Amino acid sequence: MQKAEETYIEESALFLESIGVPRMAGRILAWLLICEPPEQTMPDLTRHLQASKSSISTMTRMLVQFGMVERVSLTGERKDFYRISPEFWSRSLETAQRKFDGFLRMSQAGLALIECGAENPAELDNRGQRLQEMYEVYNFLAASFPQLVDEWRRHQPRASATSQD
Amino acid sequence: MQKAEETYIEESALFLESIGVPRMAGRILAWLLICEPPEQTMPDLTRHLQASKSSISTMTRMLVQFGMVERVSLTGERKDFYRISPEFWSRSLETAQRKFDGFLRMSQAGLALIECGAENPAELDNRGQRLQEMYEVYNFLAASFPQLVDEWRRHQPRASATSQD
DNA sequence: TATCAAGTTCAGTGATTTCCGAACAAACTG
DNA sequence: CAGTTTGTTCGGAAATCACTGAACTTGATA
Repeated sequence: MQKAEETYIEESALFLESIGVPRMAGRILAWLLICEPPEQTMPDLTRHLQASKSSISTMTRMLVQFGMVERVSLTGERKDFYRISPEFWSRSLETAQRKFDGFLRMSQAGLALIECGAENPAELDNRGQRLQEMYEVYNFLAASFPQLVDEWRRHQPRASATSQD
Repeated sequence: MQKAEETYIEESALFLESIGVPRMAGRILAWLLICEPPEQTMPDLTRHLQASKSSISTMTRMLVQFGMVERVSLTGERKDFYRISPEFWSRSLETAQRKFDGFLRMSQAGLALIECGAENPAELDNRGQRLQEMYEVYNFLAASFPQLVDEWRRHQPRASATSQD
């Protein structure tokens, strides 16, 4: 493992950690993006990332569960191989979408709550302002973002013909 | 504190925790969105959220630092007041933007790395495919999202005239 | 059968996080 | 001045997390 690779992997892992991905999972992801060949066995991963079989096993399982990584088996090969899921980054747009929806729901829950407990319209209006701002932002976003994603798909000539197995 | 409020606060706190905000900070944020009046003192917060002064003190400081909450002092009042930062949710669009930029930079770092180490163009092309997909997604997003934000600002008649103090 | 590699799971360790209570400091009030 | 309220900070308890080594399962091969 070269110095530059290590730097790239560690920096990427730190960035990913800052957005909630465990450090080791981040390292695996970063490595799977640059390795050759793209399919790596678990022993490959333990060797390149200098980590124990167990962390690799646990973290690959997590990455597979979250859809970032997929497991492929090649005929005539005993080992399992792991690789970045094709189209993962495109699909991550939908992940962002879900987060926006979460904020939207939170604002709606808050608005529903104060509508129930409000004594009079004036108070409701006053209390609702903060939530209203939040609601408007995420309502706009939840509505416009899919459009952006559509635009991406059209703008992108890449067919989703990804060779499987 | 009513039952429905508690439910709203705990659910919101759990959602926020899932995206990296500490539980207690999430509770404060959720409460500051629905409370009346919008400005709350630290004793108010400890009372409503049934938490110790110290957690409230620590977490409000963090929320202030991250710009989600601001501290206001009212003349003739000894206590400090805390409230949701006006325009916070609009500004959170820029936070999303920064995250997209982070992914873009990560893909660029990866591409730079394999360009250096590539033996021949064919291998480079093969190795680069995964990173290329990532790069294209986030390059598109980093370029288009600001436009979306602009659209939001135009679409939104709300002047940033938020009554201060 | 014995043997070896691949992979999972479990118990445990060390580091970190989240929260609290208590001690403390700072500022006002009588 | 003493007493009260406000807020911060420190030490520590409890929980969680990231990672490891070791025991175990599975399946292929000789």
